[in-house]
Amino acid sequence: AKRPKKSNDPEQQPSKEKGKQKEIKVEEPAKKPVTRKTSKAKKDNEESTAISTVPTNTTMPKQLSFPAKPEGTTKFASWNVSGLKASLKKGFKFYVETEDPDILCLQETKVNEPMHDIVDERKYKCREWAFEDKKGYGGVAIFSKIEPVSKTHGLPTHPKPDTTKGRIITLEFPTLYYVACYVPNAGDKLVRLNEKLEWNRAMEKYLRELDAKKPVIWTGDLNVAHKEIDLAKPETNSKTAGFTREERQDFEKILNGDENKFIDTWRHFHPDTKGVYTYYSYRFQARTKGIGWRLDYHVVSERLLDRVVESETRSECWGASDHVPLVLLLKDDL
Amino acid sequence: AKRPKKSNDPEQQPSKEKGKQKEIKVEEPAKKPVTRKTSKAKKDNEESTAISTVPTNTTMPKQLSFPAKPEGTTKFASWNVSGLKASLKKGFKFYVETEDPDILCLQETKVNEPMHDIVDERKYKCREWAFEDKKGYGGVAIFSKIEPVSKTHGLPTHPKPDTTKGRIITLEFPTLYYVACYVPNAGDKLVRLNEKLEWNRAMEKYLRELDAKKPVIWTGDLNVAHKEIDLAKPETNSKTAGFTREERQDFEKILNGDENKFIDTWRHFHPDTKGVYTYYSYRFQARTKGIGWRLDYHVVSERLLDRVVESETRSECWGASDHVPLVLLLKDDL
DNA sequence: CTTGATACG
DNA sequence: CGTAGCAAG
Repeated sequence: AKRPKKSNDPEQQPSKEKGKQKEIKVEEPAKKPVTRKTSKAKKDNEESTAISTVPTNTTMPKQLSFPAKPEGTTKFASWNVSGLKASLKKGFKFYVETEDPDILCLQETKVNEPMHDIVDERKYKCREWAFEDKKGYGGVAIFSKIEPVSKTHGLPTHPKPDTTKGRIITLEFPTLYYVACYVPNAGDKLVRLNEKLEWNRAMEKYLRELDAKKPVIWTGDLNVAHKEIDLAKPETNSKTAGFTREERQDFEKILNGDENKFIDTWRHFHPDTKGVYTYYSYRFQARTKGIGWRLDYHVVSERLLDRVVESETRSECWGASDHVPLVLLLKDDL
Repeated sequence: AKRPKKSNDPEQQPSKEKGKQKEIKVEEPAKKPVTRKTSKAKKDNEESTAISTVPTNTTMPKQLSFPAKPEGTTKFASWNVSGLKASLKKGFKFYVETEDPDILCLQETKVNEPMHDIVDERKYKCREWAFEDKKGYGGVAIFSKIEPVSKTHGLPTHPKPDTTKGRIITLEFPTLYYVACYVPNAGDKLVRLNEKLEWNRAMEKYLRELDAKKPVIWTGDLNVAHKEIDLAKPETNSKTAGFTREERQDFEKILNGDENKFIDTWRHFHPDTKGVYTYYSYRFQARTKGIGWRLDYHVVSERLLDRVVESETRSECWGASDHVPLVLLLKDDL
């Protein structure tokens, strides 16, 4: 079932391989001009698709270019923004408007009430926010152009479901469940490893319950690097939150346990790619040194794999968060 | 005994009146070039008097010019820096090196241990730090080119002297006491007014005890605007910390009570000047609107007034703190 | 509005 | 290193 397409190793420069892909350079007027001031026509009825510019206080690139979305596909994006308010000041909107996903989920918004003007509310009619009790922590959000059948907050299989309400939102669509998730961090010196393993048990139970009904997309910051290939320094991190034996085993059990399998889609399409990560610590100049972790995923029920067209990491888009966005392309209606 | 010299009303532009004063433009090589990179002679034996440059993240002027210090005088400077670490990033050193006081006292350093490279330690052999128990609050420091006879921390006359140790340092010199002080704030909604009045009683007692032995210079952020003329909006602040009837009365009692008098030197030299303040809140764009308070003083025992040559407010020097520095010139040896 | 300490990552 | 919320001014 594997059909690796293209690798996006960091050594590959845009100029080299990108010719193979159908691209829309954002500065070309393929649809509309990109970084245009809303000065021209104040109130014409054409939709304003003015794209935000990139602030100066960020290392995020001033230009982003992504492959065009093929006809008949749905584009999902997932991004741990590490504080939505800060991210907004560092190019959040520029990414979102350039990517233009059908469904976007965010983790670590660190807000405790809904914010406005995050996305174009005419496009994303469905906007769902989840908050932690403790202010400034966790928080997930989903923005969807497609109205779901139902929405659920929290992890109902957890012994203390209320403690999970700011970390997980599920959207039900006719053909699948979409589970956007910010899995707890095991903490410095693994002080919260037990709570995390408790979460993992509940998580697996929940995913299997959903999977028994419809196939599942499980996405977000799953806060674990699966294998040695999924982080730059496996040797020195076996006792670090996110790469302990326990966390990796739990993840492995969900993916490849005795029951229905789940597929780490990015790894499926890039089975041997090293050096592509979704998270670079702000500390130690980790990004400059290329010392990262792959903690963010689009995991899907195995039977959904047929519909997965592409699973990518937006490595270029670093600077508005310590994580980069992920994108999944799925064919046929949801 | 009053001998008003010059007013520094804000309307007066430097170009107008400054001609009267003997000036050293910092950019003129009256002594040494000012904003010079230490690139020329790496290790010549002449003292490096390279003056720090002004960072860009501040509204502090890139050029400062002060009257030259007359022969046979001692220059005292006092500055509430509102966080020494932040001030250092916004031009603190540029001011200090341009001013070049003999004795400098700081309030609200907000540090809890001595810092280095604050002043030229070859010049200022005497460096005294005082800290609060609570980190990030209060803190005073004195840097002196002249070695004192003795140094005292805290307000010994206070019922709880230990609570005062991070707010007051006294240097004894042969001819006077120098008391550098950060008087407590009465707090939002005057929640700590009683503690402040308790401080005031102890303060008066302490000053009179010292004054019985030698004349006193009492300086720093005394956290009270004496009269209506000493703040921009007296009408709306009669219940605001720093301008309550109680605080003003206590200050008045120290200055003009039945016992020995103390003189507010700046007001002495500028008896009718309005609109010159030592503090502008960061809130409400107070500086732009000129809405300030005169909270910082050089107060002296009346019998010391003969020796006071000048008492000034460095209004230009705003941006490295929400307070501006004060300067006092005193003639004859300390 | 701005600082600094804090918890968390 | 960076975010957010906090207490204080």
